[in-house]
Amino acid sequence: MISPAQAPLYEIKANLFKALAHPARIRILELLAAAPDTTAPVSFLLSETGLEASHLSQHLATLRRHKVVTSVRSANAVTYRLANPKIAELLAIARMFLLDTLADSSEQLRLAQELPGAHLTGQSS
Amino acid sequence: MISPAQAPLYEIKANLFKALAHPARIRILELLAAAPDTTAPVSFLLSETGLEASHLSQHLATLRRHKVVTSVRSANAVTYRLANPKIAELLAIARMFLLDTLADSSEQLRLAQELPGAHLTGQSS
DNA sequence: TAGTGGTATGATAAATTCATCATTCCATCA
DNA sequence: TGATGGAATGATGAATTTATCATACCACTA
Repeated sequence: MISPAQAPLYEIKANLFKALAHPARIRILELLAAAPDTTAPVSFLLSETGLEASHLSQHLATLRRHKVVTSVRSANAVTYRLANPKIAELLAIARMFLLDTLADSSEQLRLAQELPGAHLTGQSS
Repeated sequence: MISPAQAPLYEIKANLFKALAHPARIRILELLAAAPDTTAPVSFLLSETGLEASHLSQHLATLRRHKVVTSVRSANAVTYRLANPKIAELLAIARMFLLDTLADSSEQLRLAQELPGAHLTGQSS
């Protein structure tokens, strides 16, 4: 589902996130973000992800539809590239957010195990 | 669908984007991002979005599950807040990306209308 | 024209969303 | 204290979207 250009921005934005909302597509984008010039051939993505060719191609097609990546064919091989460096930024910030969140919840877990039941007593230390 | 903490990061990241991948949830998050202290009561979100109460609540529940927002009840009202300022950053970068992309495609459109067929001739000016 | 590298299509299975209704929580007032 | 009402949440099934899989197809090279 691709938004018409005159749709409200919050709807277009939701569709962008939808395009990113799949583990295989995240891996693909991270591989591109880490590659020199954010560029890599399909054959590389294929071997790194271990996906079946047709599955990989389907995910690449949805990324293309949403203009998150661009592709160029040279001779017999197709190479993909991030359409815009802001995609890499998006991934980096998402990672930071998740690390914050995961750190918080393992902290919660640690506290709960260290002082079992303490949170019920009203004692602060 | 919420990821277990030991899932690979790319899967957790995909689920985060999935949590954002709905127009109503984007609107909610943008309202919070724009509100003082990134905080607003449900009643405010209700009137601003025009959603039906139970629908709004469903979306708030998925945002909570993914720890994108937190909620506090005081007396008879519940207030929500962004769990982390990085969520606002994510939205801001997505907006920049989309503005870039939309600018490019309307530029494409303009060129195509200005010089109809010129791209077929091989002439560069 | 055979072969390799990628892509499109179409059917089925799975996950999300939407709509409706029931329930909980808490303040207030009889 | 318990009945009422507003605010928000939860639960359910139907409808829509998205993912998955297998297979057919296209583009280019040798």
